[in-house]
Amino acid sequence: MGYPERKKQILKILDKRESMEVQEIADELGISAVTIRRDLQQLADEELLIRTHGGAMKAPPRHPFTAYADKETQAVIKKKYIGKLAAALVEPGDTIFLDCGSTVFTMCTHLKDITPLRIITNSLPVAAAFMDVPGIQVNLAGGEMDGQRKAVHGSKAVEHIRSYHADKAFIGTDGLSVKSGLTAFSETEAIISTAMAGSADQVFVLCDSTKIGRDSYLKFAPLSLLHALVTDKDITLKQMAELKGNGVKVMN
Amino acid sequence: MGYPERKKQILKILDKRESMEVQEIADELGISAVTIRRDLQQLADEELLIRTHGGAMKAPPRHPFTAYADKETQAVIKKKYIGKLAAALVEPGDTIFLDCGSTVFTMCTHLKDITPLRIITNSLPVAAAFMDVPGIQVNLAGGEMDGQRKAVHGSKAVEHIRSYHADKAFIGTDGLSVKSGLTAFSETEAIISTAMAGSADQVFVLCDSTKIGRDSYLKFAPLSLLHALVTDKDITLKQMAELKGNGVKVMN
DNA sequence: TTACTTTTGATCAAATTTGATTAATTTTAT
DNA sequence: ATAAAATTAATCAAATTTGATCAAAAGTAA
Repeated sequence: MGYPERKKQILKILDKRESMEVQEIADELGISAVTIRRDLQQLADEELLIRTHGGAMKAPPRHPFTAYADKETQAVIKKKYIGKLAAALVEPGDTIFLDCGSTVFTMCTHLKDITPLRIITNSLPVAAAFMDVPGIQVNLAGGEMDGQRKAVHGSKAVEHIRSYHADKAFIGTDGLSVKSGLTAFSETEAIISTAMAGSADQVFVLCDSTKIGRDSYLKFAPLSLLHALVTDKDITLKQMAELKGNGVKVMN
Repeated sequence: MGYPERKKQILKILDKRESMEVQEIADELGISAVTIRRDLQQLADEELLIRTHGGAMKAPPRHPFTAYADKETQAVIKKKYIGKLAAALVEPGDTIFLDCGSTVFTMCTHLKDITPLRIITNSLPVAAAFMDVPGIQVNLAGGEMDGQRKAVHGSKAVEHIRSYHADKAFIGTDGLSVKSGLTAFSETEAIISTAMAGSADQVFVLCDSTKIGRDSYLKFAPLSLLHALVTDKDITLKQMAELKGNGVKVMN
């Protein structure tokens, strides 16, 4: 195995795990630790990873898209939990819509092993996340760039989404209640979410428990639209009951 | 099989695979390893691929935020010069096409002050560069993501580009000669460039002097298409004269 | 045809890469 | 703070790859 092959392998492993040890890689690839160390040094020189004692760490993402530099707040932990749960709903061979919310974004890490997979999205961070993942094809919607949300919006983007069909759509929301259904803060975003929901067989809404029972200002979809709600453990029994009573399947 | 044919084959294989070994290519093409080695050296000189021990790797990523932290090589300095020159051709109020080449990307820095400006591109780095720049509207083409080039490609992207019209198009090329016109390394990229050129009033080709008189493997446009060639000072007088004789305006 | 140039292939010395061993350094535990 | 453990850099030998030289083959022009 030559250097290009090893480089590919090392970066692939590192993309999944946050960090790794020299001996660990050496064993896995059946290559001497000395060589791995030399490779790591070279890769570190290229700023593709960060060298540590005994191993290496993932490089700080070079893409300007890898936004969402949130801290590990309680909300972020919840989002990550939801992302993992939602990713488990995806099967190899699926075509899925992913919208541009931060909760939906947390799915990405867990999707990298589910291949083949076709992802249609309007989110640049999502597109960037799968840029170099073999077996995952990304289709990016075209249209006006929204720098604030790091996503593509506008009628052209909606038209793009509508021209495709997917097995599953994963969308976020700013509010969810039995009374108002799904509500959003921004119209541009809501239009995209609606388009995705309309072109998918199954619609999953990702939404942390703090948003349940709360309304944002724009109603964009009824609860009947969703196949299931993916949320966290902090949802109350009362909320669960009310949603189930209205035909909403809840996963947490 | 002559050199041009082999060059074409090698680049074609490399466009699909990440890396390849000398013996592997030799076997596949039924040519001696020695010859392949000579070919690879020549292709590496043209920066169409990266030579490694025992084989070759795909050409270095052509954008700032990945792999191979570009050093300030002679080639990079030339590109930056060309970028500055080309940016001077843009006026406030323009709508422009920017393709996904590294040379074109160098224009971005210099465009940030030229407002208002509307940019239509298939390059994610370009889109990212203007994400938060007020006064500059970015329209991103939609379609299949090309992770290698960090750009959007495919028929959907071409269709997207075609649905717009711009005052000026700035495109790169892998080779430019009086005999073959503009030549590219990758077909997917060439199709986009052609679409941009076809929907713009003025077409500017950005290309450093080392690529002048050299051909890559795919002819994609005649010299008559371009309004002007933007290059660096190292172009020879002979080349200048030959191009001018064929109606090409040269800026450097 | 012949003479000449270019390209290709084979052979071998030089250079590079790899893996093992050992000394020096850093980290961890007491 | 000191000792023990682990990691790393350095050195060296073996294996592989490469570049150079030269001969054969293919193409060119007269």
